[in-house]
Amino acid sequence: MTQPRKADGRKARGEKKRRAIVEATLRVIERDGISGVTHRSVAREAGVPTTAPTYYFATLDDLLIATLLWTAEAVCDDMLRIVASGGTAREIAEVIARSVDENRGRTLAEYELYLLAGRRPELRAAARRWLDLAVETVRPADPVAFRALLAAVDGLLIQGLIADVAPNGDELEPIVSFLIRGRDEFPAAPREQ
Amino acid sequence: MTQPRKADGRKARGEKKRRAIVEATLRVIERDGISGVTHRSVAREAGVPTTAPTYYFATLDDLLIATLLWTAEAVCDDMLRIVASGGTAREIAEVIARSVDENRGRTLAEYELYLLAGRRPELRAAARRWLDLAVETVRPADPVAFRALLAAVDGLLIQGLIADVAPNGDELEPIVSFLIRGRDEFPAAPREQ
DNA sequence: AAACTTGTGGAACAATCGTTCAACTAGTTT
DNA sequence: AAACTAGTTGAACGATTGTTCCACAAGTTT
Repeated sequence: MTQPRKADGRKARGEKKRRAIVEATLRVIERDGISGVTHRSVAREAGVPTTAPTYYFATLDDLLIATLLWTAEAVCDDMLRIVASGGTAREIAEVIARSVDENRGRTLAEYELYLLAGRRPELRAAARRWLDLAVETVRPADPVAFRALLAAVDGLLIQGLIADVAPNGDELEPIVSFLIRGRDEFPAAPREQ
Repeated sequence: MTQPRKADGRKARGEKKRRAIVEATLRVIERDGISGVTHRSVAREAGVPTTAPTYYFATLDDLLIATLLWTAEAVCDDMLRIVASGGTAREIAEVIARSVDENRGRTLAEYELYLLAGRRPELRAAARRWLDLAVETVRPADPVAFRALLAAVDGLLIQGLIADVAPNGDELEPIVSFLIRGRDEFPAAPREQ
């Protein structure tokens, strides 16, 4: 047979380990920031030998890039879920509140990677994928208002990260409501004419 | 005499050098990011011996903290100047456009320090001083709308940093206008009753 | 001028870093 | 089973790091 005898062959395990290393990297960034990412710290976090990250990623930079790409995907998934479930002001406010409280570390990591994209042109498309995806998915009737909303979400998140006490959904909801302007969900676009 | 003989005495020069080191640190962050900040890189940039930064700042961390505090002050000054000069949508849009184009490096540095504050509670007050100052200065009639504006400014800046081509004032102005809602300047607060 | 404080800067320390290397195991193909 | 390939690992490399130390120069006070 040319098929692998074991379902969990060499290749599959390799791919799994690769992802485990990326996940460990994200955890390190959540805990210590990008500056805390070293081959050794990632290896320790992932429970693999020191040389494993080097084996799977040519350089430390490649590892960070892979982590950003993976994180960007996750952000897009989250965003799509919000839109799919209606995208009311209340919901958006709650997501922001959770992002700066329970998921604070994760959000900090996301923004550190976001800024990394500011210095690496090849990462920018991935970093702003959620923005493009939001526009494509919602097809807003008022693009200007929608862009204002997307910008404000970023601002509320980053400002929430440096607040003494994280804002809760009740405080955030009026602001989001103001941005959605009377409607209680994303303004849907007119169908293609 | 107990007065120093020279106007430019030891203490004055020390203070000057201290500030030169902080300024050099900011330049390093603009160029290479926070991860590029080392005693040696800062010393090289400032044109002082390797041990000078250590002499003036107990630790590398202290140096970063001093740099953030200094930068935060500069941001506040900029913000006050915008408000003083009217704060029209056009003006705000232009400032954002310049921040992500000519002053791109500086803006990147500011946000890296911003995020640093997310991990250091003692820095948060300084990092969000411009926000508090904006509210105090403008005394907005509609606080919710104003907070939305401030959040959107942050978002437009950070999104501008990861754009393939930096947005210009013409593209940004409609968004800022939308946030100011018909008025062409910050809504002034009613005088104290 | 003597005593002091502050600033200056080279040498050197241990620690940690990214990365390379070579030996090795385990899975896959022929 | 022999040949091959992908994955695994510890040891070790040179480079760089933050920081300390100490001898000394400059400025200030008594």
